[in-house]
Amino acid sequence: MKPVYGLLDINNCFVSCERAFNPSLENVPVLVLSANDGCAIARSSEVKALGIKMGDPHFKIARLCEDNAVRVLSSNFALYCGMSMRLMAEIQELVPAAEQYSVDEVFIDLTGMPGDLGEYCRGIRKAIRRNLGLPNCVGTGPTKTLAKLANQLAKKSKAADSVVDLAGHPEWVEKALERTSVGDVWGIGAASAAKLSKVGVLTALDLSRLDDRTVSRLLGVSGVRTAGELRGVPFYEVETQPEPRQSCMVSRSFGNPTGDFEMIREAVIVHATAAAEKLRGESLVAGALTVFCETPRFRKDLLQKNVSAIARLMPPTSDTLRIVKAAVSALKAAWEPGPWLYGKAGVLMADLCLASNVSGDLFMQPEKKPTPLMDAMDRLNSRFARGTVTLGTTSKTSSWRPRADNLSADWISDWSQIPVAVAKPPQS
DNA sequence: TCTGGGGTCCTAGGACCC
DNA sequence: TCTGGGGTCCTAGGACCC
Repeated sequence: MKPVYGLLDINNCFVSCERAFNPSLENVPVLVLSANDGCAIARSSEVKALGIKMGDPHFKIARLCEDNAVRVLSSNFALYCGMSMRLMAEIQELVPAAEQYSVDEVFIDLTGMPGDLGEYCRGIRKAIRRNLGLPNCVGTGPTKTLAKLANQLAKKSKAADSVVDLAGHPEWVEKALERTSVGDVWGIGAASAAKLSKVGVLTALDLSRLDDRTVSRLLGVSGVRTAGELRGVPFYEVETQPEPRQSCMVSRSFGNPTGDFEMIREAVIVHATAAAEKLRGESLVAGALTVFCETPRFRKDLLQKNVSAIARLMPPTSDTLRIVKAAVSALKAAWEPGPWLYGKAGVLMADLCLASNVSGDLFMQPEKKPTPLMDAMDRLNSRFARGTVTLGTTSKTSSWRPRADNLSADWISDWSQIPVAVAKPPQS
């Protein structure tokens, strides 16, 4: 049976999550900034119309936002991740097989679905809209790459009514490829698009017609796969059982760059604690970690310095106490004081594997599960709110803490911040 | 003054081995 | 002048994704 792939994604995801809980944001320009209120990462259609681009630094567009009464929000990842989990739960009720591809995108397997595929997809998107309050689009195709391309067209075209069904309409594919710039194809970034344009390949259709030898020479094996997928030959499948990840990073830019070791030590402890929590949440353990500190990379006028050091964790662990201890000693090893000021620090957990898969030997007893202390910490933090129980004392106001000047409430992850709905009796 | 955070895969080149 | 030919493994860097 011929495989059929679908891709559903949330329109302007972070903006839509904010709007779902705050109706005053409907029909006005809304912009969500990255961590540290650094740059634009989600834009409502009104903000896109102002010419504000993805990744534009806030300080360069602040005036434009002010002049146009743009509602500028800090990013609230607790909210977006919570909504993303609800999205997955909803989709799994609606379709037999789904793969979460990113925080706002889900691939679905529509192979063998009877009836009109387009109508079926409209039903899915309406259910998501109704149950979560999140506007979304769906594209289908004989490959993931074509489903993704169809989804982009569904977003652009008003006539499509948020669904483009290329799988059910093979006769539309050529037109769809022709209308898509090669740089907008999933897997073709700026560097590849530039190489392709030199040989006259400007659209997805051009790429699909290029011979494999040329594609391979220009883009390597990944390019050959992408070109094949554009021709309708599936290479990627819907992965319903994702492989456990190989690495896990927690890092943040500082609100204010600093050269103070104690300040950075505190940041590293907070990040290492978060990283350990993430590992336990996925039943993983790490065999090594890297701690790094960087100076602000865009400030070419300032002295640049990147330092890092690795610590081995034997036996592999997810224990906050051991991970924090290792991270602090790695930081000491990496530390280079100087006239420069560090602007960012982070912890990268590596050599990950499932805790249940670690085997011991004569000299090493593996850690098969978190200690009762870790277990208790996780349960308290998940039941009440993130950060209810932490290691040692850290200040919520330290100058390394990232800026977040316009943060919305933790509407769905903190009991004390749940919005109150008031039902008024009908007017007589 | 001011530019995010977190991932994956591929490739080239060096180290090392026989 | 002129010094083999393959393997494997590891790492760093690039490219891509959201």
